[in-house]
Amino acid sequence: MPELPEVEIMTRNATRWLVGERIEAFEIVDERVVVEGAAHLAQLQGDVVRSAWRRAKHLALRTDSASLAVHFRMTGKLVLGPHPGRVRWWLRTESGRRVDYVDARCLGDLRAFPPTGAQEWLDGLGLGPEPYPELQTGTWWRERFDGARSAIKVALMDQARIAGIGNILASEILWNARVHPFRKPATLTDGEWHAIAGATPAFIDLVINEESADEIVYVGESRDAGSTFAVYAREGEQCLRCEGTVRRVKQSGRSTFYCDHCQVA
DNA sequence: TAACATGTTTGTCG
DNA sequence: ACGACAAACATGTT
Repeated sequence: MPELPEVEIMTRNATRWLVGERIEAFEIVDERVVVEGAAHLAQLQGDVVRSAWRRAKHLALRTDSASLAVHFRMTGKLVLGPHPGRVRWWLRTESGRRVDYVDARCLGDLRAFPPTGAQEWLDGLGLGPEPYPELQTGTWWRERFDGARSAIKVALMDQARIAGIGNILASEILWNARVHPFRKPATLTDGEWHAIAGATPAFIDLVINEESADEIVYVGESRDAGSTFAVYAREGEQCLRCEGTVRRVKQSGRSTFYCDHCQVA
């Protein structure tokens, strides 16, 4: 899926496309996506969409009589329809606009609740604080990783510590902060925490600016997708700021990319 | 062909 | 209790 920046873009799009609009039609095309509250979906028709918001990598919508929580997993996306393929559900507003949930692998899911249910469900997930848009201090970051014993790159992806950072962001943040992914959080200096604190919202902003569009393009979907990234999927290439080489290693089963020269071990 | 994929959950083994 | 890994989900790309 999308990580935090892509979900943020889709949330902004959903706000633009749907909030204040009345739902004229709604259809579940592939029932595998509905994992909770199918009965509430029958209430959507005729409702006005009242709000759209993001929490970590989840998108939530509230209407007059229901609320929805969308999770995109690996390949889900919300696009302006009608889309040519892999549409799992869609809705159309009174103004004639259609919004499609597209998901090639169909790993993503849709949950429906009464109007306050989506917020309550999100609150119960045990997600950590948002690293965006507010800039936090290095001390704040250090304290969030108190007691973390796994490598910093793995810990960054722990949604209970900081919400919304995925595999790409974790590698990119550490490259920006010049921190080696194998480092243990307890060994980071105050200067390194300060660098992570600054690099995180700055990089998220960069990705939002680069990728904002009606349809998100994921890495692997197009030739130039991924040009935003300094190390991700650049194994063997020269580092953009030094003579080092980008390496790829596995950490907790996920690929990590880093520069073998300027990211301090 | 086999490996791999911006995510999460579950089970297993240390 | 915690950490690391593999599998599972399902399908497309390299």
